[in-house]
Amino acid sequence: MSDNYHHGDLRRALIDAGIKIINESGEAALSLRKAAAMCSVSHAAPYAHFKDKDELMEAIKTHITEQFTSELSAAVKGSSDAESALVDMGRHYVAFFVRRPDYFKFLFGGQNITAHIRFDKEYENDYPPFVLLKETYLEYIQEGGYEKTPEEQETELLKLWASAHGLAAIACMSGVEVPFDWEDKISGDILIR
Amino acid sequence: MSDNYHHGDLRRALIDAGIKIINESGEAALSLRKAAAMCSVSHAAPYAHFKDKDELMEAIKTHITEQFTSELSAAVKGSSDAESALVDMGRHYVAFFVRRPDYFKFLFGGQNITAHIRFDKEYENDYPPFVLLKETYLEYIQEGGYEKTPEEQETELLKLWASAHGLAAIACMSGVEVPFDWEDKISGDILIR
DNA sequence: CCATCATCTTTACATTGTCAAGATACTTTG
DNA sequence: CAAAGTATCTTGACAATGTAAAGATGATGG
Repeated sequence: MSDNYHHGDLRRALIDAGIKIINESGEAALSLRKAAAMCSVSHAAPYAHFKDKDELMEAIKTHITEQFTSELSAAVKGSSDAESALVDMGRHYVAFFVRRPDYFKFLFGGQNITAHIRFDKEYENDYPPFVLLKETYLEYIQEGGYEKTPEEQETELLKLWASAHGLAAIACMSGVEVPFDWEDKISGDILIR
Repeated sequence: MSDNYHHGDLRRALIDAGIKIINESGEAALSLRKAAAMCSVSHAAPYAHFKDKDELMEAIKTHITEQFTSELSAAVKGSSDAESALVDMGRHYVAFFVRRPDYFKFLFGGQNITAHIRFDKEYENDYPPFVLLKETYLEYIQEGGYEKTPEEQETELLKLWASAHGLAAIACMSGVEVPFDWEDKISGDILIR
């Protein structure tokens, strides 16, 4: 394989390059041409793998979301009971983004968030972190033997999610140096009580 | 005043044009040159009023935030007691953005949100909507004669804000046609209980 | 009236997204 | 295995955009 003609896995390399740019210089600095240059390919090479810049950004978002979900998943698995799993999950939800505010801005900032976060009244939502939250919540309900109508469950779930997500949003967009014990001090109280 | 040389109030006209572009075509379509064209001035004319594109966007954000704050303020004034004022405020907080999701994306989406939303551990925050929330909350505390430590107050305030803001974020970024009774059904339960 | 300043225009340039045409390697098929 | 086809990559081009520089135009104060 001639070394500089066919790149090994350009698609993956472009995603990595994009993530690196976002981490180092923020979303505004992300350009197709720069990512291509970092992979030592011509400026039009990305078009063999992505229809346009949006498609690269979608791929990056999917990648980050997988990382996010797997961290949440690990947090849940480490908990003894479902209630503490819920709290741990909220804690890690916020912590993940507090540690990487640029990820939050990139994931939920831009225009095309459609594919990554959904909630409608039919209660349908395949956003992986939400699916995980829902599962954990249902275990929590079952474990505690609580009697809740579907409406109550939906409301409570949304509340949990909105609290964590809103907290992350406020933290990531505040422009303030967030002290790292911030979430430890607060999220436990807020997310469940 | 020669009609097309010195524009009457170009600064204001550019802000209006920018808002119109955002409303009609989203933030991605906002360009200095397009805004200038809508004001029938040359593409470099905006530089007499704004240092760069960011400064125009900041001005637009400030303008929208003023509108937002004044709607919240009106909602609070229409309430009988402080507790219902709190609920009404939350309802309007969400409703304002559900009605104008592009505003939410623009205000809290981009990179440079620093000046528009702040929260740090010293409890300092001059973001006007938050100031209003804080005032209303303090009245609510006083009215009910509740005894709360500063820490409890800070936590509760942050919780109120995060709930409303997170709800708005989820609604505006869901890509789902949000039914308009959505906030009526939910926010009251979530924001205070 | 003149100098100064704010406002606006014209020109120019670099960056970027995107397209088109062609070259090169890999894959499939006859 | 050779021919045909496909995926991948290059080069070249273009339009949109942000921005800087230099100059023109009108207002304003001494």
